[in-house]
Amino acid sequence: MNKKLTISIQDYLKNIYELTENGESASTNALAQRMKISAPSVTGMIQKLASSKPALVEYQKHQGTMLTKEGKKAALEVIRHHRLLEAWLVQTLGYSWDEVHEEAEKLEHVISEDFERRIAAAMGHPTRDPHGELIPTEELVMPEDNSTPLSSMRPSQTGTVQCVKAADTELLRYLESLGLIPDAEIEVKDYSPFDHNLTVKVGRKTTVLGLNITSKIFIKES
Amino acid sequence: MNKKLTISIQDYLKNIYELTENGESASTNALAQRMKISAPSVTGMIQKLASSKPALVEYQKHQGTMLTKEGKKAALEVIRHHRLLEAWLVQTLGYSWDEVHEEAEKLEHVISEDFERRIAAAMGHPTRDPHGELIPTEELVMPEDNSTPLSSMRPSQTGTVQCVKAADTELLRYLESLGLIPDAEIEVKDYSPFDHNLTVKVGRKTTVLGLNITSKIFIKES
DNA sequence: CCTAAAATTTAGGCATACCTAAATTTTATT
DNA sequence: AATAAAATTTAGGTATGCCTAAATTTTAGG
Repeated sequence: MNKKLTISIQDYLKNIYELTENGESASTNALAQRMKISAPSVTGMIQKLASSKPALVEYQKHQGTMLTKEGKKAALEVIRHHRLLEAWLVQTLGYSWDEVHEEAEKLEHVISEDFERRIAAAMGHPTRDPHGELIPTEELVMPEDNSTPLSSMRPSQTGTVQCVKAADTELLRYLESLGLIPDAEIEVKDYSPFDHNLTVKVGRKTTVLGLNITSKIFIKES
Repeated sequence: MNKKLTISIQDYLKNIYELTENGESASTNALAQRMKISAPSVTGMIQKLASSKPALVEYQKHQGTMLTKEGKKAALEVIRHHRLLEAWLVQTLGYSWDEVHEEAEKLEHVISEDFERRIAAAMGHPTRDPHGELIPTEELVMPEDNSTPLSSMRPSQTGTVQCVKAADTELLRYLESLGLIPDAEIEVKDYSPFDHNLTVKVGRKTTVLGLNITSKIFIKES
């Protein structure tokens, strides 16, 4: 029943998963932009994925796409690979959290299930990757996420950084220099309603962060 | 100057390297058989590799193919990746020597130079992989090999196993069960000229080995 | 509610890398 | 040296996955 999926298809599924995590369907354009390919290419592939057996996505013309149960499993497999690899590259080869993404992006498509099991076991079956993102279980279930985007927090609220959803090297280095890494304790000091800037105390430093940053940092409130 | 080579091209170059190690050019059929693809496919690709800039192979119709200096470098890069990966999978993830080949075969094409450097350093820059095969240096030079095929040894000659040139899981398991692994000490006890069988003492066991095995085991004579 | 802009899809093409069938060249045998 | 066999190449075709240009559908503003 499980055919081998091409690298390209794995990439589509992963990106559709990430775009539809909020519950809304993924638009052709959004996918095209995210994957840096043309919109017609996306339309073509989505039609193919929708008409394959078993169908990997649901699709109605002009109405975006969602993963089927099958598609979601395949996407979670790729995401599990990616996040395990990131954790493992950091733990065993000394990569820093801003360097791992690209390498994991290539390896995720070619490792065997055996390899996946071995690195998971070697690390003691971690639940989060170096950015704090949840790793789908071996049964391909994504654990519940109970964090709040920093952008939705307001003065006097406190918590610890759970996860940073970013792949951009520069941004990650900047955040690290601020101490904004998983497990860091933070307190929101000020909110400025017009530009959505938040003044946040991280450890003993205090920084002002714009929405493009605060929307990518997820906090476990305390 | 260095274009990125496709996985397919990397595979051709690696296989041409291995077929031409003896100094003779690689025939279309030999390549096709080794790579499990049709002869016309090989002809097509070789013509492409010969007319690319820089040319990666030398080729005259009906006369087989050899790597150019450029092609050889690219082949050694892939082989270095493969052998480092094998060593590393065995050392850090507990793979056995008969399991690593397939995994390395896929990973060799996608790892970065950074990854290559990191695993080499993590292992202390090994010179041989788990089968005892030489690992090309970082400068992409294949070290000198001073071993003799076991098949060319005769009674009373002794030495230590340096390398086993085989990828077949079953064969490798069998050889391991006989103790025929790198560094094993051996002594040739008997030679039977008609079937080319060799009687070999390995440790305290003695075994009779056929040519299809003895031609794949390489010995450092003592 | 109607039209312009934006989003999406259709149409037609290209590169890669494989295939089979047929033609050609090389080689090996008598 | 002729010819049969083997090796190789040419010819023509397929699937994947991308592209641009043009057509169509949806959406949003006046």
